[in-house]
Amino acid sequence: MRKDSRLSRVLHILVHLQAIERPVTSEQMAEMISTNPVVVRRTMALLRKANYVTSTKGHHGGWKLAKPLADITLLDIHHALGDGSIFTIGLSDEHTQCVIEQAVNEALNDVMNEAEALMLKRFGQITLDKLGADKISSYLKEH
Amino acid sequence: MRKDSRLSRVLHILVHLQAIERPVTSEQMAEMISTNPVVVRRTMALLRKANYVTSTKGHHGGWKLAKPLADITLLDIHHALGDGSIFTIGLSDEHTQCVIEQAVNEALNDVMNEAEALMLKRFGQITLDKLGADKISSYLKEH
DNA sequence: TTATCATGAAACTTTTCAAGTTACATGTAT
DNA sequence: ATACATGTAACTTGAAAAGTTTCATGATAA
Repeated sequence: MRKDSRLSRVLHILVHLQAIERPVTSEQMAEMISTNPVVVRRTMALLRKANYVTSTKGHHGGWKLAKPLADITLLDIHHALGDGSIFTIGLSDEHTQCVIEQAVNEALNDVMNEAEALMLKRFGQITLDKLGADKISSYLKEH
Repeated sequence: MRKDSRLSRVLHILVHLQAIERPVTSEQMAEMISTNPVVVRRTMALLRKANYVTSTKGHHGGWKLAKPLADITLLDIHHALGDGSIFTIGLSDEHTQCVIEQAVNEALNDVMNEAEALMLKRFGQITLDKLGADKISSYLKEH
């Protein structure tokens, strides 16, 4: 099953964005995550729609943060990418009238909902400026 | 991304298995979950390997539980199906030497590990005989 | 022993969606 | 005008479960 690495990749980009401060092009971001500019624009467009970044065309154009990383949580970005299911586990739905299927799915659903709630809660507690702030600040001093 | 519905489907089958008590063929199980016998055998073979079911060939052959449902947890079955990742969220690994990527992935990994641990803990607390026992027992009385 | 039933398993095709790609239109600064 | 950068549509690719086809193997029944 193919993984959705958009969250990881776009967070990587956003932290770089703040470090650089100038507008960054899709081309440059594509290099950061080893892909091509169209893939970057597709994902960044979702963040723009949610007002976390802005984009400008033409010379010296590119992408900028619309607000400080301290004002954005992992949950915000997760939501901006669309609230797809986070689990690879799916429920069967061939016999929705079967009480056994209902019972099985209810049990699985309860557990998955609890795990997802915990995960989203943690995401909501982490602002992007906290992402390895220690490591990164010491790294940036050297460059 | 295609969901993995093997857990849901095989639990459905196991509860039916105990209710029926006689050996059940792959053909019959396939009808229970609206698929074909080969798909069933493929998944059931994993459970046999872990000694939760047995299979016999020939006339009156089929599949039987190797132990009571009360002795099997959701976690047992989850493990038997192979410990694949339960999350659709993947981590980028294009620049493992980049401190920003490291920091992002570490944060995501911490949260996912915590959520997975909770999920597996809950799975370990649920034995298969508890799957909707109330609903199912009242249903079986009527049939 | 022969026919039938059932599993075992190899070798495919299909499905799904993020990811990747190609191509071109639109807008902006020099 | 020209070069640069985004915007977007329309496609192809990749990976893993699911589905399918086919045949071998073993066990029961007649």
